[in-house]
Amino acid sequence: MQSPPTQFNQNHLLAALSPAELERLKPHLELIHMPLGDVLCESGGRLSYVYFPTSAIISLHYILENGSSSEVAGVGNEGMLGISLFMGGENTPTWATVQTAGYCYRLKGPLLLQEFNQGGPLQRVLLRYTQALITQISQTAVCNRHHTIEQQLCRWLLLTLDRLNSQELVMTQELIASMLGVRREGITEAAGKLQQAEIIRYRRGHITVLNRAGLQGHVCECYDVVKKEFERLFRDVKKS
Amino acid sequence: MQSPPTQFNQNHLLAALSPAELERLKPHLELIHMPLGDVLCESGGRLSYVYFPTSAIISLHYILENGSSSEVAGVGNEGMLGISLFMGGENTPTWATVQTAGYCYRLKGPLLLQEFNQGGPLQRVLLRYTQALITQISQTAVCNRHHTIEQQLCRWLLLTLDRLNSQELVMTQELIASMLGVRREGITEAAGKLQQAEIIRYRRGHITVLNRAGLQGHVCECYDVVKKEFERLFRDVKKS
DNA sequence: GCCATATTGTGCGCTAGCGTACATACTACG
DNA sequence: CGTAGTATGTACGCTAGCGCACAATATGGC
Repeated sequence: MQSPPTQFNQNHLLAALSPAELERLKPHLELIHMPLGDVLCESGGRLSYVYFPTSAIISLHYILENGSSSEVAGVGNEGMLGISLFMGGENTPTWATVQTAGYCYRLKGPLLLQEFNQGGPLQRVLLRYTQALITQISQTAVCNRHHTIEQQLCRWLLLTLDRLNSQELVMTQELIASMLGVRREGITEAAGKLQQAEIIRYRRGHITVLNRAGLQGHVCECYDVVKKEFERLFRDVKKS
Repeated sequence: MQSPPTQFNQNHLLAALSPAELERLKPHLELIHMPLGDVLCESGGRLSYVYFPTSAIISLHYILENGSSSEVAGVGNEGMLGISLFMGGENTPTWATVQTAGYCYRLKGPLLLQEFNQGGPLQRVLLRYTQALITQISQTAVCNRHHTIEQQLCRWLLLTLDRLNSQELVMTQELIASMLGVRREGITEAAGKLQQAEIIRYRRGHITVLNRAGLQGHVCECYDVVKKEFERLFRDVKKS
């Protein structure tokens, strides 16, 4: 395993704070490792911390009455978990689990809220992030309706790749299937095609992306929409 | 046509403002009629007004490169159009069109922003609404993945019904199909079943709901999730 | 090095929904 | 009152993805 990513600015939101804000928060930011599968928040549950991933990826997903599930958005080093704390309502019908093991900074909810209510750049950044998250969720809705499993797999792989430094994801087909809300066999088939095209290599819980451009050739428009929105978020934030 | 709904409190968000806030805004709130199909915002376009529907319903939807479309959320008298104004980012990849003709109060964007930045109850209400909107969009994503056209039609009818005072919607099957992102024939079939079960009556662009409980018997869990979230929104708002 | 277990591959038949084409029936408007 | 145009009904073959069953294979722990 690589050494833990201990720079605050490895999370883009923390990186976008004003120096004064970051100094105030620093003593309370706690670096923790999050193991795969860890449940951070159940449906209707209350978060006592907010999490700023540096290398971990968290999945926001909904679990149906019949037990099947599907992801509505992911949270990586571009974002944070726990927007409902400052948006109000305290909890959501959504679950949050660790989809890729790694590190997060966490911060006690009330502290974040206090800083948010000052109305400084942090507020602006967090609201802007929430807007980008809305775009991501919307695009998931559209993609679920209109695109093939293969296209969705490519979208998902690219988004996940963008949140990592590495070309390799630790991830079973079963897990990907439950994220996309499809059968595991559907992923086997789509991944098989990508492997034949030498775009990815698969080995028992590890996917290596050999040819990123290849993925982009198979992905639907949804990936670009989400990606551009995140780029815009950080462009805007810098301007401020 | 009924007489226009001219009470500010017919929009639940306006109704939830503090008296002082409402007094400040009142002189600037302009009641306007919105005809069916009116495009309020194109993808990437900038809104100069925010809209608080009283009897109109606005659809937030995405249009794919190939021309097909699907709705990610609706906005009726429970909400407002234009959250990106205070969330930041100014625009979204989403379109906003009038799905049911009716009335809205509109307000110049900068005025809303100014009030929002005061950090009073209005800010709290709008953020809380945005949280509920996120739930609605998330549930659309889940529903698109897992539920049948019939279930989705029921969800959509119930949500629309909740935003109206009437049991009759003015709505062609073609339009519903483009909302749900499915074929028109799919709606014909699903609506036919509901009609046989004497739950709705269909006549050329008009749907009358005969038996609301019947709809609830055919709907998926998604409707309840969204509905409860909106109820919670206004419960919370009253508490404050 | 071996084995239990988790993971992936494959092959059915089945269904929902798509795309297309065309027939029918309202209804608004002249 | 007739007609043009819009809205709805229906039919048919096709495909993606499902549900299920089971075979094959890697891997970590002993």
